[in-house]
Parts: sequence; structure tokens; C-alpha cells
Amino acid sequence: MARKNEEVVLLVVGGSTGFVSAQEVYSHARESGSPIGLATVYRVLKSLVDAGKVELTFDDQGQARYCARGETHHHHATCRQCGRTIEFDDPDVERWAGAYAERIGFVEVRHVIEISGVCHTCASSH
Amino acid sequence: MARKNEEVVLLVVGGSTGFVSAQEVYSHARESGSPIGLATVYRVLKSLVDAGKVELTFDDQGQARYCARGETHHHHATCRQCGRTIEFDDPDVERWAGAYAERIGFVEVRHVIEISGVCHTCASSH
DNA sequence: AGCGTATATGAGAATGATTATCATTGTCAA
DNA sequence: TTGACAATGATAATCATTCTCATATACGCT
Repeated sequence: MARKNEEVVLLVVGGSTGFVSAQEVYSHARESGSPIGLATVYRVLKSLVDAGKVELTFDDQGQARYCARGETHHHHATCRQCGRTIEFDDPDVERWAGAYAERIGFVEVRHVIEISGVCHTCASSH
Repeated sequence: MARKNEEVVLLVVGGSTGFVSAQEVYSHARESGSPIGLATVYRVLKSLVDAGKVELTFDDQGQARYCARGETHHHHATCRQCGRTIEFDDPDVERWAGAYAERIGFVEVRHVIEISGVCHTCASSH
């Protein structure tokens, strides 16, 4: 067998910077020679998300986008004009989120922090 | 005419605590006697979002959910089990977001901070 | 009022991402 | 090899959202 499907999907997701859509995972996997089907892409992605190996968010149009979760938890800042994504991991805000969750009595807390704006490059080339 | 459609939609969205889906807006509006159509609900919601009067996010399944944007900027903590929503507005995190955006050179910054977890009630009744 | 034009509306069709179905194929222990 | 069972992929179904278009309404002008 060429390669296990889960492996193929992880390679594609992990090999991309930023987020990829399920359809992109599918076409990239096919381009790289895997005979994987779209249904399996969705199945594998879902199991990877459940397993915590891949992160799932939704873009401005509500489409699912996936991103390999590395060792470190982090968030993203996205430029609304060029789409460039900056990853960040700020201990201050992590600490804040944890403290806040505790204050309101939430457990098993996840948080999503998305910052969007216009990056320096786009703003100056305006 | 009974009432302008935009008014009806704003009433429904504003009259709900937390987020509502477009379908919910539609059925609530119909229940309250408006002959509004689903297409118009979507049209009006989109224009309200563009106008900044309504905020748009996506839930765990990628469905759009709308929320009236009041005078004060705030964020939400949602219980994954009962769906209850707690609004919060914490100056610390606002300050952090602003400072961070400046640090990476972003302008016209918006940020979304979503906290999800299991609330005290659900956790203890488990 | 009468007329013309532009805009808004709603019913239903079309779209497109995601999910379910199901026959087929691969896996593996006995 | 064989039988049980999970994994796969093609395709159909689902469902939120968007598009289309015929109609209705608002607005300006005479």
C-alpha cells in the first residue's frame, strides 16, 4: 500500500502554512498520488480533530478550515486584505483566558482568539 | 405596511439573549406575524452585518449565528452542553488585543474572542 | 391623479460544502 | 483459505445559504 490515508491527510495539513479547506486537502492529496476519496478526507479530518491533532475553525463564509496543531497552542492574526496569517502565542492572554474561565465556573475550556485587521504592508501600499 | 423588514429582524435578533441562527430569525419573525421571506432575512442580516449593527459568528458546525451589537463591545462564553451564553467585557483583554495589534503593525483591527466550555451547572449535573 | 422607473420582496430553484449510504475491498486471526 | 469486521470511495442525500425572477411597492415628475 502506498501510504495510510491518515498519514496522507496529516502530511497535507501539516505541510501547509495556515489553514486549509477540506477540498484543498482532497485535491492536494490526489495530486500527490493518493487515490483517497473526498468522503475519507472528511472522515479522517474529523477523527483528527477529535484526537486533537488538527484544529478546526471556520472562515468568513462559514467554511471549515483545518490546521495542524503543533506542540504549542497558538492563535492567529489574519490580514483582511492579503490574507497573510501571523501565528502568535502570548502567555498573557492564555493566563487571562484561564483565569476568566475559572471565574465564571467553566470547565474543559477552549478558547478561540482571532484577530483580523489590515497588515502593515497592505496599509502602507494603500 | 405592518413594519419594515429591517426593523422586524433587528427586533428578533435584539430580543434574544445570545446568538440566533438565520432560520431562527425567520421563524420568530413569522411567528410574530411578519410575512417576511427567508431570502429577505438573509439579505437584511447581511446588510446589518455590513452596517455593523449585528455581529456574525459561526458555531461548531459552521452555521452562521447572529447577535445584536449593542453600544458596548463584548464577547461571549458559551456552554457546549446547554448552549447558555454569558456575555463579558473585560478591559484587560481589550487592552491586550489593542496592544498586540499595534505590536504586529495591524490597523483597523477587529478581534473575536470566544470561550467555550462546560458551565458549572452542566458539569455538576453530569 | 397618472405614468415611468428603480428598488425591495418573497417563493422557489440552484448552489455547494458536508454527511450518510452502501457495495466493495483490505486486514487479520484462526 | 476463510470468515468476520473495519476501512474505503463513489455517489446520493442533506441542509444552510444564495440566486433568480416575476411581482409589488416606493418615489419622482408632470
